[in-house]
Amino acid sequence: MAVTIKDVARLAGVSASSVCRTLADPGAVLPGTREQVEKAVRELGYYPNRAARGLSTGRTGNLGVVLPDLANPFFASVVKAAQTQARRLDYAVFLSDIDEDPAVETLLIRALAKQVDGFLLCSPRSSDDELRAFAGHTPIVLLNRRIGPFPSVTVDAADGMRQALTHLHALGHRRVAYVAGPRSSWSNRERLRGLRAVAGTLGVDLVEVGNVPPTVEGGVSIADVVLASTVTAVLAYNDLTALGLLNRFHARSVAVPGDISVIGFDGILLSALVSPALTTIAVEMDRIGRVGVDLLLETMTDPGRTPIRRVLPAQLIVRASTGPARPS
Amino acid sequence: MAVTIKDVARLAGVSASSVCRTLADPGAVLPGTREQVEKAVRELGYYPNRAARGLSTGRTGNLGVVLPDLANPFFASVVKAAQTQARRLDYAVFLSDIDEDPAVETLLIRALAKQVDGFLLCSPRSSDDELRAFAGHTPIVLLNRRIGPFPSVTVDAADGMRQALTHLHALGHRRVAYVAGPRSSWSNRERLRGLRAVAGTLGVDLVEVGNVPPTVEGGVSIADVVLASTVTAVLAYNDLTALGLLNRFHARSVAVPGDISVIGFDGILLSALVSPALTTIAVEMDRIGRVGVDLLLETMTDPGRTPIRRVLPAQLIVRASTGPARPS
DNA sequence: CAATCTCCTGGAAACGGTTCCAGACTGACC
DNA sequence: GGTCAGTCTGGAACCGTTTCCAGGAGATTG
Repeated sequence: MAVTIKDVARLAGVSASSVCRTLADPGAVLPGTREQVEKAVRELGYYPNRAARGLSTGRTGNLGVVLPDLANPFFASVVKAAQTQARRLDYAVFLSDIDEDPAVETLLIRALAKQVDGFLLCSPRSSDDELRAFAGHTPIVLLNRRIGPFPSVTVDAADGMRQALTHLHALGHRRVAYVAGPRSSWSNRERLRGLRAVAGTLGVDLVEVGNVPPTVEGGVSIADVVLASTVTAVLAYNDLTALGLLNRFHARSVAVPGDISVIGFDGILLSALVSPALTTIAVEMDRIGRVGVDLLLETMTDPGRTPIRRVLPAQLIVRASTGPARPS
Repeated sequence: MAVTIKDVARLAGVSASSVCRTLADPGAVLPGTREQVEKAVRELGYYPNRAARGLSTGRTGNLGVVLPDLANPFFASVVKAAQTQARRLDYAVFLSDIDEDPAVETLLIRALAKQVDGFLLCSPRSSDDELRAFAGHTPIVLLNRRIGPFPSVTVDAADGMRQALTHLHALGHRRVAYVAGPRSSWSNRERLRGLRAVAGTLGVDLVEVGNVPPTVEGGVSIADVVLASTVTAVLAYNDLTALGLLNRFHARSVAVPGDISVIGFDGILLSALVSPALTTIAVEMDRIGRVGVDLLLETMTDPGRTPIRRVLPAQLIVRASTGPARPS
């Protein structure tokens, strides 16, 4: 059926070992042999079976990427960048969307473990112990989560929140809501932690509402609660949630930023396109994916090294959804 | 290192064959044996190596999904649905984003071919001949492209365009622009074809501009050309392009739909969130992915059968970006 | 010219499974 | 009790590739 190394060997009149050697290191073989082999490879359109190679070498050439929701542009951008970087380094990518379900996450990681050389776990929802168990078998790099012994790529959410709340404070806001994302999300806890700290420093009243799913629907569903909380500004867990808020506010004829200011998180493309354009705390999504792959490959080649924990900057982008506080 | 079938066999005190049998068909083995094996499996946390299994059985349990751009929410939704359906049927998914580059597409398909049981090609940019060559080795299903001998899932773009142009015609529009997407895109040609046909019937002047990349930037870049063409309405290749148009129109203080009406294609989530909310020709993105996987599995189990070509409906969703034609 | 060394090659084993085949054991039937 | 069918088991071969090892050929040296 498919053309194998033996077919090439037969056509070239050499052994399978020689074909293999030619492909791995053309210099290790006589020029005549190499020529024969290369000719046969071309003629048959031979391409090595990487799964079989993986069996021999213990190196599959595959990476696993696990994420909560591909419909979230944040993750789509991250995985796109990761995939591109992986391809550049000659790795293929197994993708798993777990639909925000931690149980699926565990199962999938186990099922895929033998087929990949390492995992990129985006915002993993599993417990620390489960992660430790995975890491025992396969190298992992965490994106958007930072715990003990794992290499990770995260965002300086506290600093982002500082920029955002400072911005709101300067506009006169003194009572601000935070719409919390999934309880099991490390980023959510981290954002909230940063926010609490700076709220204390600035003397801003922080009202926490939620938790909601990190989607537009989540934002829509909590918008009325936000309005009822008599705040003059609201920070959302992420841009999708913020867009949901904007949408519901618009439907209820609540002016943004006239009646209430809104700030998102992530800096997805859409945030610039809605009107009013969303003020947001932007992160470099591409870079998260790219750096994640780089870190994973380093971890794979040298599993003993001290895990690197990269923290990328967050940057407030002020657009049209924030303005002076409505006098109360 | 990793736990293999032999470890299980040793612990259970049986042969590897028996372990294999127990796992494949528990009824084929004595209850005592089964118990021992199952106990050992649990104890060791054994999970079969699917790549190794693939070598023996010729069935890898993997599907390849190839798409032009994951940052486009249309493809993200399609692949999310495909991945979910694949997982339900116990397949894992190899993902490849080719960044709109046909050369990458060819290379990737070849490289992955031995590792997957079939390919789902989303809006493939390769030539018909290349596709035929791929299909000789591995089953493929085309999404968003319909040619000769391949199973495919497409959208009734002509009918969508009919609905859209009828809508515009009823609003008094007589001169309408179409912003063309990538030249190599079958959907683009198909949409244009449908549009031309119905424009002829309705007596609407069709102005074709582009081609542009199917992105927001593409829309932004062509917006001024659209304005200069003195049309009262514009249909974009897809929603992203339409959003780009809206964005640029807004920046130039061109009123939508007061000065010009805008219609998109795909029905991505964002189209409902911008303001004015985008009138669009919506397709069932989830269903494309799901049906694509189903078709692929059917093709894999019965390669000889007549290829099924599913055409899904398109549905005009009228929102706020279309209105009566400005009298000229 | 023989001995050594280098370079290249083919054969064989291994990776982790699956599956075919032959043999051992059980129970039933005559 | 012997035969036979049927059930269950372990051994071996195989999937496609890599890698180790031994050996052969040619070149180099004494």
